[in-house]
Amino acid sequence: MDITPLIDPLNDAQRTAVTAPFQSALVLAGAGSGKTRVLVHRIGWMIQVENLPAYSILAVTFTNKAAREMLGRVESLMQQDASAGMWIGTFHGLAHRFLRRHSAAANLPDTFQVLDSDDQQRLIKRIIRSAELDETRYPPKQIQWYINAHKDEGRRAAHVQTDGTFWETMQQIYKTYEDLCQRSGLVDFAELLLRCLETLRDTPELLDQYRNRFRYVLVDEFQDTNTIQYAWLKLLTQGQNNLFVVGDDDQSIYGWRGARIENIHSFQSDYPDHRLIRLEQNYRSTANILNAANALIANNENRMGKELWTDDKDGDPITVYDAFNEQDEAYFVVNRIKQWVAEGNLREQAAILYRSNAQSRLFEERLVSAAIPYRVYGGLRFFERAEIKTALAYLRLIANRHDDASFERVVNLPTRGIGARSMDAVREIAKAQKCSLWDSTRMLCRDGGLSARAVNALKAFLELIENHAIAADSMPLHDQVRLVIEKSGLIAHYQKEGQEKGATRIDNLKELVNAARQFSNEAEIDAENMKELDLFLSHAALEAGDAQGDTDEDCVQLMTLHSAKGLEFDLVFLVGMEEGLFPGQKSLEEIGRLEEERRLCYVGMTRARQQLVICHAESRRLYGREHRSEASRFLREIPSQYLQEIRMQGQVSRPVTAYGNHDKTKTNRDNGDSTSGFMLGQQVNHSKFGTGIILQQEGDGNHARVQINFESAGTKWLVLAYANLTAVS
DNA sequence: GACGGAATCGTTTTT
DNA sequence: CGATTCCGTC
Repeated sequence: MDITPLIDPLNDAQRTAVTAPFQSALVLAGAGSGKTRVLVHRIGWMIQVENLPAYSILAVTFTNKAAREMLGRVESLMQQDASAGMWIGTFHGLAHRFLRRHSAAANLPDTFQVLDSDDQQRLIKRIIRSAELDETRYPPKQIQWYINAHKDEGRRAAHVQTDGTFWETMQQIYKTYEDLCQRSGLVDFAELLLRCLETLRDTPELLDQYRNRFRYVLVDEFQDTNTIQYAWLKLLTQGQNNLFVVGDDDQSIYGWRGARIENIHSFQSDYPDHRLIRLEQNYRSTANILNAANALIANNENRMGKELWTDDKDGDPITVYDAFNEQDEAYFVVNRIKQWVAEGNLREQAAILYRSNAQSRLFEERLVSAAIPYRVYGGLRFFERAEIKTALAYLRLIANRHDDASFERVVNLPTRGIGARSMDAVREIAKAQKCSLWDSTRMLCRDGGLSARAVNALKAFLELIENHAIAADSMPLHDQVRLVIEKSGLIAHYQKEGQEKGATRIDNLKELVNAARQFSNEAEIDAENMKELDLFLSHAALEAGDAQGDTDEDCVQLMTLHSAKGLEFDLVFLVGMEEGLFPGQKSLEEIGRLEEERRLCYVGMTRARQQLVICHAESRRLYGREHRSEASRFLREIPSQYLQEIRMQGQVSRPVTAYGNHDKTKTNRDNGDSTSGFMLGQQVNHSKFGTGIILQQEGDGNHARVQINFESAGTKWLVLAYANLTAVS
């Protein structure tokens, strides 16, 4: 066995981790230190050198993307099929697989379906309405959060402590929600994990079986695990001391959604024989960037302790640009990108990272007018689109007649004469009989009680679904999908909707048929007896697909700091680095949140390979109001030796630590907003130089001068009295 | 049941 | 400011 490819590409620390004896291990892997490589090679080492059966390995990640990447790299590292039998996937995906296999033990129907958070919210809204509660006092969003937070901590409605009528009502809603999901065969994301944990815990045979099978458990991004995920890992590995986790406490940025950074500390006491390995050599960034990031993160307390280093050269200093306002910031960034592209670099190697999605717009506008292709990450994904969810709801109802959420969604979409009053009657009966909407509709049709017209409409709907189910039974999956979107009248419905929008929706529906075909081709139908349709529907919920269609084009990348985690770019812009925005106002209220914001900043900085540019604006229009803002404290926490502050086009270079003394240099434009009739950041037109934006202003009366950044003519100082500027509206 | 005006709200995101 | 959602009208 030639083990060179397994071992050779590793440094000492990585090799220690990969070849560690089989005991538990905690690998603290800094940004860009090769953590995925360690996991992949560890798996390779276990299979190829230690000759362990792939069957006994369980590898867990947080996102489907990470799972796919790991599997791909494992497969290309080893001979074909060496990894067959290994379980690799997300916490949710693995829990789902378990529940499909053991639905009876988990007390679920074998047709159970996965509820995504949109479905979940609709369901909660329905419960509030049906209980005739005040939606302003019990906002569905907040209730959703309440339910999920409890589930993430492993608490059922019955376990929740109540205090006062408000919380009693909340608990009651939680209880009702649990019952409704159980009756409809619906499982939300948190439920997948909780149900899996409870089933394992309460079924000794299954627990034994899985403990014996998965002798080697590996976890990626361990700092992001929540209470229940860690409990699940502990349950599976208890007494076996075989848990190998990789993570970075400095990159924990999901505390607000339940991730427990403390799990890293608990791990150390729960697995006292563990081995601790630090990966501190960074292969990504220049020394300047790395040192600056180290200095920033050193301001956090309670770290595990870790300092990244590199063999790389110092590189360029970090550029700091203090913009006058958000417009100026966008101009500056886009100009730098133009320059970057002109130097022969790839657009896709430049990324603009911001704290909140709302910040993307200005950059988009500027990029559009500069004719630079870009791609914004985030937003609606394929399986989250309304028309797709509606088509899927038909399929879900076909798969499981008692899926109330789907019933509600499609019963009158497209409209087929089943109005609010009919549905009120249907819900009434369902509530009284504690049965599904489907059964209650059948009762209503049989026993009457509604106008003949309403009954006919309901009957027609029942028949539509039943006929479908019969016809679909013997059909390949993609034909079932095609049939549903045609027969349900969805295509006709969207055709009526009109030009642009309707056409895209119909295209999407057709794409759904393709997605189904592709799913049939690729999905290995596991030994477990699952219907292909059930699997496809779960797949749609668990993997919502990409947000944007794949662009082959070379594009500038725009995304939030959160979604940048795990990625890297040659040139990174960290924009909006201002107090109140980053760190956000709300982060200052709760303890611990500021440190998480700092980690977020650290994550952002360490995305950069070659060049890092940090921008902040002295004034910013936010929610229609003008705000004056100070530079972010994070900026001040970076030693000035790594920074180079610039004004327009690098004219002035000042040490950034002098922020406190800036006022003198600033005064001449601080009150410059109104004296000339022009505003900083305003677009103006000049007869000779064309359009530009006002950057600075000084002096008054006849001596008043403004600095303007012209789109084509560059930056110029002009005397207002002679410039003859006109405002561009 | 479609359309339009008013009201509301405004980190971060995956599963 | 701008997007989304909600409610009332035709």
